[in-house]
Amino acid sequence: MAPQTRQRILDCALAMFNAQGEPNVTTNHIADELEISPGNLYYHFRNKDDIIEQLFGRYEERIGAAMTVPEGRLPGLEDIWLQLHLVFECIWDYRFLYRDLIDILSRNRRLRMRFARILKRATDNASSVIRGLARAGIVRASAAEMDALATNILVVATFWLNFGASRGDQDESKSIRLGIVQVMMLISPFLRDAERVHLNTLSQAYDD
Amino acid sequence: MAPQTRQRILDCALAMFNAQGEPNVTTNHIADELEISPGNLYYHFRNKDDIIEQLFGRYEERIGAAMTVPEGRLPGLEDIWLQLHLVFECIWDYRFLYRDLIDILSRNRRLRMRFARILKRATDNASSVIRGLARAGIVRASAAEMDALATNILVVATFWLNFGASRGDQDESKSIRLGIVQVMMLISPFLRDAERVHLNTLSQAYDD
DNA sequence: GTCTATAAATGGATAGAC
DNA sequence: GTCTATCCATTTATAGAC
Repeated sequence: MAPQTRQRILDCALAMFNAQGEPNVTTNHIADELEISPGNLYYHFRNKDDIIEQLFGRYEERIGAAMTVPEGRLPGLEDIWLQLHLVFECIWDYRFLYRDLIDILSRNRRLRMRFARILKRATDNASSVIRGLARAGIVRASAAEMDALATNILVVATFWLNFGASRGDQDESKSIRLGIVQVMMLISPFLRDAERVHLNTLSQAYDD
Repeated sequence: MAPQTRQRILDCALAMFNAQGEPNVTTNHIADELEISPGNLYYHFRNKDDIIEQLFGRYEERIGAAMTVPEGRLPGLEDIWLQLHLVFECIWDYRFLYRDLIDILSRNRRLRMRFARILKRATDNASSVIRGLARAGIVRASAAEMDALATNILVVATFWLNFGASRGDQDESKSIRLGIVQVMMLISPFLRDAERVHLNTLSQAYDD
């Protein structure tokens, strides 16, 4: 009953971090919740930061998988919807990281570099998809606008959950869908009329 | 030499919170820095949260002053530039609040409500200015797009500094200007051609 | 691998003298 | 108003038995 103790600790830590916020969860809380001793927890992990780093590794792999540009063809709007779903669901599953992002990164140089790398890759990925949409004739924008758009997509995606929390949103179950729509509405004004009208209609349906 | 001790504590706390992050500054650190005793600090403030609440009061007043719609005339783009400068400079001066926003709000119900109220007012203010620009014929957008735009302006303004930090931006002195441009670029695609081209040119000048 | 016990350090906060 | 002294609670982390 416990060769998987290491994994149970990680799973429990993730759940508690997400529920209560990483700064409010101590190693003792995690041990208590799992009904194991603090000593046992420290047998498996050097310290709290070690646990966070392992969870970050999982996150890194998952978000990396969500960043792909269609191969051998131009992207369409449906590709964007799908990709946003993957990204937002990953962010949701590791939301503790985003909740206290700056504080967590400030304590760990390695994580700081790894997260910066992810943001860079994500921005490049967004840029690439946007240029694909432009080549497909679906969007029309200047180079400066496409750069700004890619960055703004990243800002909104990264901090949407925090925005919802700071504005006092009650229904957390809606936040992913609302976030996706919010990002799509960043793209809306650059679309051809047909897609633009369609999206505006859709956005109201997604809102309910 | 100290009827203004209370103010000195607030000033020092603000500077240290901004420099090191609120979670990393204790009441003892503040007392040390001011070369007063912890007991003295606790004579002036009930606890650390009390200090934060007072600083929040200052912030609230300042950000409130930045939210005004021009009276008796329609707004132009210059009004937006000015207002964004006021808002971003206020955010910069109280950046500790934004750095650990969710954690700070989670610990204090009153602050949570007050910040939600500010965000609400700011979004209404943005909406109102955007509708003014539409009435002036400067922007063209659907109702859904104007709502989404107002929200996205708030998201980007609120979390721009955090985005810069998480992506590893080195030169903090540029962050305000870059943030303002980034918000303007949210508006860009809705502008008439003349203003839109002008803004795209400007955005490169601001970038240097 | 896991537990008990506990050290060591920190942070928040107060009592009481001056 | 300010200081000294100190307490209490929490948190991280380790030693050593089982």
